Amino acid sequence: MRGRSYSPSPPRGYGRRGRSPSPRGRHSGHGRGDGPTSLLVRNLRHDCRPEDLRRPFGQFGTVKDIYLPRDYYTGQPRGFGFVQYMDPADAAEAKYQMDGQILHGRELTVVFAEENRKKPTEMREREGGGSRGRVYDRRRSPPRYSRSPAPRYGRSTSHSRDYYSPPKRRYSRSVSPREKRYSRERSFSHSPVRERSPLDNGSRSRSRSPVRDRLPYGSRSRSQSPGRAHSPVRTRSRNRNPSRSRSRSPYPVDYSREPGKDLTPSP
DNA sequence: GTTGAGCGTT
Repeated sequence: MRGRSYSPSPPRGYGRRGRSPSPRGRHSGHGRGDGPTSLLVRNLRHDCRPEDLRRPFGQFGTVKDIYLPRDYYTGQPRGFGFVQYMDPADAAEAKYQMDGQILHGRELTVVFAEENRKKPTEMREREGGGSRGRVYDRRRSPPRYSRSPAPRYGRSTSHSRDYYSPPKRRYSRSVSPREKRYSRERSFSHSPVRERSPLDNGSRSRSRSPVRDRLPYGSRSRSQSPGRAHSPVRTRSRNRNPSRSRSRSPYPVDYSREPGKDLTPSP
């Protein structure tokens, strides 16, 4: 059936559908009032990667950034992505040209992005304490999602290194590795939301955050201060007093020590 | 220094 489906003009009109009355209202981020540089690409394949978009989209200009958001919990791609250009003209061109194009067998829908990217903090409210979060009365029943913040493979959190590093090499000259000290690779676990809400009363309330305080993985950075991370932790130091652990034993060993305490707590 | 849980996903 497919072969001559000459869609002269794809069903356009998604961009302005009651969403934003003023198309050129304010695309903050450029201060110059010119058009937006970010495009929202919809209908992406769930297997699509930023790299796949860069080629077709790079034809119209220099692509500044590409990002494909995914679900925080499941880690599944959401089926859309953002392509940001350096020049708004390129973005417009790309939108016009790429809108309706078929990538990987899917018709792409390209529209201008609102550039209203959400911050992690905001995102949290969306499911952690926002209007919708209310539904998840933590004492009622936990959400279906796995408490794990998506099985991040350890990459793509490093910003411009693993997640998608455009060959942004300066043709100035090979920067000597010595010249610039490598930024310490702080592989921060990126624990989402570590701030506590004032409503929580300071009482350790970790139930709010999607990830438990318990580390699902290596569990190496437990609670030790970063300063003494290398300090020889004597974990088993607690074992030096065996009799202490017996205090919970059915037999009151302390009977000799605490005569005043009977083992029969009369209710 | 910006933000990688970025809006419009089946």
